[in-house]
Amino acid sequence: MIQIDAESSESLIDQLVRSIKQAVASGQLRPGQELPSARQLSGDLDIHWNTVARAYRQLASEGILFVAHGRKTCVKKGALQSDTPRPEAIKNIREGIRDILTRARLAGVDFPAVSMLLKEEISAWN
Amino acid sequence: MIQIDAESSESLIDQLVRSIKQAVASGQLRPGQELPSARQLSGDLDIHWNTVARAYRQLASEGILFVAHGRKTCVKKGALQSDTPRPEAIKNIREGIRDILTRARLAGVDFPAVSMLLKEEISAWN
DNA sequence: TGCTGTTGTATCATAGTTTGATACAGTAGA
DNA sequence: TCTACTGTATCAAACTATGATACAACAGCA
Repeated sequence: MIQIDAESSESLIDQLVRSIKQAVASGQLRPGQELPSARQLSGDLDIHWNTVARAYRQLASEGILFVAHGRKTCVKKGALQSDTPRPEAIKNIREGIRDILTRARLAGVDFPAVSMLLKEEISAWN
Repeated sequence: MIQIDAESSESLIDQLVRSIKQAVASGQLRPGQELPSARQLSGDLDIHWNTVARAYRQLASEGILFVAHGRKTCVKKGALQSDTPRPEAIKNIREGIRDILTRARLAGVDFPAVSMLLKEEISAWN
């Protein structure tokens, strides 16, 4: 479920953070659910457990995980109930969309195709 | 047109690459058109000119710019005619979309809203 | 043809970041 | 209270990004 690519130029921590966020957002990990301990997960992924611990801490600072000394880490209750979509979030998403349109155009993928991909991903999500 | 944010956690080179790609994809920079020299642009952006030169080289390696020793850098002809959308490009775009959906869900933005933002950005583009 | 100013290239040094190693400390359960 | 498990803190090494600076190719003009 949580995967990383040792060849990627993206840092290990960033990959972990992204991957776990995706698991939470998609419902593979639910609020309250425990995650494997940093040492356990690091063994599966073949990286240092401290790196996993750091990713957990970053996710805690973003309000996604609950992390506490000596206890198991779990998905924070309310990780998904961001009551008020902040204008900043919208701006952030817009930038992501612009980036995708850029990549699409440079790769010769037209915009209707991008719309279709979005529809597909949305239905795959649910 | 080409902008960077000194506060961003994204590296200067990555910001430059992204910004220039966007300018090319959106038609603000057209195939054949000359770019400012690395030293010129670096002056405007208040960074070291070597950093700009490195971004130019990276974009050349991606087939977007034409860069040659002693000559002015310009947008490569054919930067936009990627004849065959490679399956890899589609996969890349899918990943970008998944990332956006993740961010949206965690921020409390629902998927119809994301679709609408995409439509808006597409029409803003043309 | 050769000079001059402009452009990118190459390489080294420094600062900052990421990753790993390892000692520490809190918690839960027997 | 002991033990095995959890995350935390901190230091060191490897890597990366940025800047400094010397170099070399091209273009234009005399």
